[in-house]
Amino acid sequence: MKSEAECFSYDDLATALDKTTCWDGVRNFEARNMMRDLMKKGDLVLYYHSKGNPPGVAGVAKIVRDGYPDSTAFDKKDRHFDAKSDPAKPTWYMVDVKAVKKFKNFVSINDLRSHPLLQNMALFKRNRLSVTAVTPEEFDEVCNLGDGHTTKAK
DNA sequence: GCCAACGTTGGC
DNA sequence: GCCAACGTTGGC
Repeated sequence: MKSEAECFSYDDLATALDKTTCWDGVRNFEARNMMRDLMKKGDLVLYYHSKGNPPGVAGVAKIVRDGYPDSTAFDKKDRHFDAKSDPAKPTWYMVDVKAVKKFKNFVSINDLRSHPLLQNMALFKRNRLSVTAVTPEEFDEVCNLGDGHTTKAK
């Protein structure tokens, strides 16, 4: 899962109440589908800083709540308001994410790209998607780079 | 249903 | 700040 480093970094998540936040504001159907249908409580995710200096994976987080309607879509004052999302039949969904472990070594985009096992990550193919799939092999390898050992993927 | 225009994202 | 990529919108 990606967040702009300036906007909401891994450290922001780790210092948030209960180290948890709702992943609101995603307005892309593919990312929506993943949060609504595919991501389940207990799943681990890599936390990626986009627009960082450098961009890269800062740590591991965990889904602590299955997909549920994104209430910011119904709030006229919210920048993610969407008049087309009907509360009775919501267009947009979000999950709750909790910080698990900050990497000792930040894994930069360059580290990912230059690693033989990680060159095909969906992150690179779908650069602009805010949520992209990671294979168990990729997940383990990124944790290995970040922490020197593997964190068990689901 | 096509496709050009537009807005946004993200790496640099 | 620039620019390429790409999802979305809207006219036809």
